[in-house]
Amino acid sequence: MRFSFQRKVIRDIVKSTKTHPSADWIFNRVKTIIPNISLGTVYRNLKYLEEVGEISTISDGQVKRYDGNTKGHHHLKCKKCGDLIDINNYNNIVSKNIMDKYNFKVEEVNLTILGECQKHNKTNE
Amino acid sequence: MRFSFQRKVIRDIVKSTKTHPSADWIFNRVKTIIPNISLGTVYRNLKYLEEVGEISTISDGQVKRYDGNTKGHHHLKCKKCGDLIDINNYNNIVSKNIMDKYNFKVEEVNLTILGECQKHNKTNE
DNA sequence: TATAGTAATAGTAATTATTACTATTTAGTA
DNA sequence: TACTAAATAGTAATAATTACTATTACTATA
Repeated sequence: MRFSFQRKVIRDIVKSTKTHPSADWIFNRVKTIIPNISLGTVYRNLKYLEEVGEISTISDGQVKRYDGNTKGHHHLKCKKCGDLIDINNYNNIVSKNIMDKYNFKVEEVNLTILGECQKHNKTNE
Repeated sequence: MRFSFQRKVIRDIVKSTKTHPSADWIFNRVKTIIPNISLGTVYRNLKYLEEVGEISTISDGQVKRYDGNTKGHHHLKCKKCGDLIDINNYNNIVSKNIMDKYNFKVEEVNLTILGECQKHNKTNE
């Protein structure tokens, strides 16, 4: 596996944040380190890093988001601020029995729960 | 609520299929009934119908998909053919207790399970 | 029935995220 | 050090969706 400097920087940035960034956010971050990085390079490497399992992606509306945490986990998405919050230890929610009913080989579970996060949990609004 | 002929046709088409169609598929379907329908009209009405709760949307990769079934239900998505299969009676999977842990007001649960559907469940491949 | 006012439409242009293309550069190896 | 495949920068293309605008179609009321 070839590992260019660009690829390394992109990987490190995705790995070092829990904000589930978009490609554009990552692009701007990388630019502070490699000012003439190409947006295509960012996309190509994000796709590559996903393919080799270094990072994972979340399909959030029209925009793809990237996640350095590849361990099976799910998200709470706040309808007010758009934040994605990780929830772990939640892998048993999908029962094998139910899956058998549909004769469906489960490979990946994507659960997103929409609602409001604690930041908006005030009585005065 | 005004209900133009265009809006009615669009709604009926979404309501009468279980294929979770894209806007483009719907547009082509509507064209067989209203040949000079505008794509913008289709998008505007789909957005409107979602807002008033007549239909719901699924964010499937880059493309938005529409669903006439607004009752809480989830999907199995086949990685091979892209089909979305409905799964019902699966609403208790999200335990209120766990949600309390995150102080998060749950409004909507989106669960998508990726894998292979029964069509590819052959021994000779 | 005529009319005013609002909402919806067709058609087109703009936007946005992502991918494709290509000449050039780079990294890893013989 | 030289070779070769892979990666890059920069730009153009694509595709889904939204915005814009002049025109048309309802609806209610005088």
